[in-house]
Amino acid sequence: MRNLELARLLNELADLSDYVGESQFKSRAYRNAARLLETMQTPIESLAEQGQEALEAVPGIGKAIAEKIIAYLNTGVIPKHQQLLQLVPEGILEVMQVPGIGPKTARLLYEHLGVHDLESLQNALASGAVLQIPHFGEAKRQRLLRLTELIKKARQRRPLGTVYWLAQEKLHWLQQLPHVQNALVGGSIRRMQETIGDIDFLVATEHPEKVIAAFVQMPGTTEVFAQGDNRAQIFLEGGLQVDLKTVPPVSWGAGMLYITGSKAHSIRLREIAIERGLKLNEYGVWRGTECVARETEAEVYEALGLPYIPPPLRENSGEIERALQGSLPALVTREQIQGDLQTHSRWSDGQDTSEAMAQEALSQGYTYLALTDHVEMFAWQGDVFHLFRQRQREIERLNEQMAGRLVVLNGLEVNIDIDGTLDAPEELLKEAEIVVAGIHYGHGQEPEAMTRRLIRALEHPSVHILAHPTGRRFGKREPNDADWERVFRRAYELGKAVEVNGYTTRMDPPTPIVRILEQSGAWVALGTDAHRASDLRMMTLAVGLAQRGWLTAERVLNTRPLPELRAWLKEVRG
DNA sequence: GCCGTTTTCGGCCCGACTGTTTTCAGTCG
Repeated sequence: MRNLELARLLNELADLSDYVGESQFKSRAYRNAARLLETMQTPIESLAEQGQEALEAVPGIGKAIAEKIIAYLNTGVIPKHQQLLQLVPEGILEVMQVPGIGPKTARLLYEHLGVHDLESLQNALASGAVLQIPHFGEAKRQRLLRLTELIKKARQRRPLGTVYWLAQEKLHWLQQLPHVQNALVGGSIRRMQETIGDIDFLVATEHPEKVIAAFVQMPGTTEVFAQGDNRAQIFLEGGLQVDLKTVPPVSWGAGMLYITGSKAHSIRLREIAIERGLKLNEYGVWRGTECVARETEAEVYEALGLPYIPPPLRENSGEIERALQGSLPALVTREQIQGDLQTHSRWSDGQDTSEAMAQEALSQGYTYLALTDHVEMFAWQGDVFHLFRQRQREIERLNEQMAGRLVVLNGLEVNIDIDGTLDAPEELLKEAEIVVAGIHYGHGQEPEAMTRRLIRALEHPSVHILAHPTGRRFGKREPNDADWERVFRRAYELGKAVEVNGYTTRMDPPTPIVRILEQSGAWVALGTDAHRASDLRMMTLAVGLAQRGWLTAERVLNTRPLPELRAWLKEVRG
């Protein structure tokens, strides 16, 4: 699957195109195509095999981009991209990453001062050389100096789980401010995107100036990038960007829609508004000067002839068409989850006791919890069977204590070896009530070998769940490649489950592959892979990822009450 | 570069903030 690498290249092509001053609509088309590729479930190479017409049939891909895609798949490069790289030093692209520097400014800097990367930018700013350039004053020099320093620290997107709870804390802080009638975290966090670039807040208030003035004093603020009458942008220590937008309370719904995005979804909605003789902005839906909807998101959608679309679907990746047909899925929710299906305790590499895990599971509102300690951790500590049975007795005692409020399931996580066999004694796996199997070494195999390896593991009679299917770790490891349709189809045939893993640094599989999973019909198990009690809250992330994959409760194993889950666990093993 | 039951040419979402060029371009989300 080469969709993501091609998307990256098209985004870069868009930046280059902006820099050389081609039509902004051209770069928008490139970015649009890149975004299509990022969300597309089908590998672009299989679409290309069906010919250029198949590519051009995708809305947003025309003749020129189809040719670029084919050229890339055949030769590994896009000629136009190569050609622009001849004209533009590569470092210019990172100069354009500095907030406030766009293509025009980058070009001025290069042409006047030869600024070609962050280093030379910093020198030109520090020496004051930039002051010779038209449109440059001292205020701008100081501002860019600070921002260049800031982005050298952090400008990359961060995993959702590393920011999600910080955003909730900051939201709480915002809600306490005077004159704040309502507040919300929007943007990619509300859409539960796997990685986020900034935190976006919306506030409803009658006194925006007072709220803005307080906002820019948020603890941890190192830079106020913009501060106006109803919007502000700040950077926190560590370079995290935080945006605030205020709307009058009456425009709360339109404001929510605006702050949540995605940009592509918003643009599509605004086009629909125009088609219907309306205008959509962050204050409402307008017919001339008359406002026809604004108070709730549902009203705004309704005014555009659409049902409410849940935030995780708002990517303009088919949700609007489905909404028009009235066939949006009823997404699984956190409240429907009855238990966690992958967790670890001190019996393996977890930090907390099984009792602490169980207590936390109770406070999460669960009725069951699968303890799935690693087999090999037992092995390192001594006799596997002995330790397993010791843990089993502990779990039995715990379950007695819990008196039916919560049931801890005696599970195991087992390694899938290079050839797809399981790295554990058969008898041990049979004794475990629930077995999740995952890859922990031997990543990066060829797709065909990886496909066969995963299928073989699924076929093992003791296995219930395929854990963290792609093995990706943010910042460490790219997702493994496999023929996911085949793997998930086999899981479906066997009646087994595939995990959607919410652990902060995993979030596995990535959204496009969750969508393939959704289409396969296979069971889905949501798990946090918790290694301490507090990790159990990551179920919110697992649910978010499932929602982005369009999954409904019917497909998610752990929406089932315990008796049904137990029946399933038995049934799978025949 | 894409797209089309108004169009194969002429459109392409909408608003806010900054700094500096006294009226607006560049940038951002």
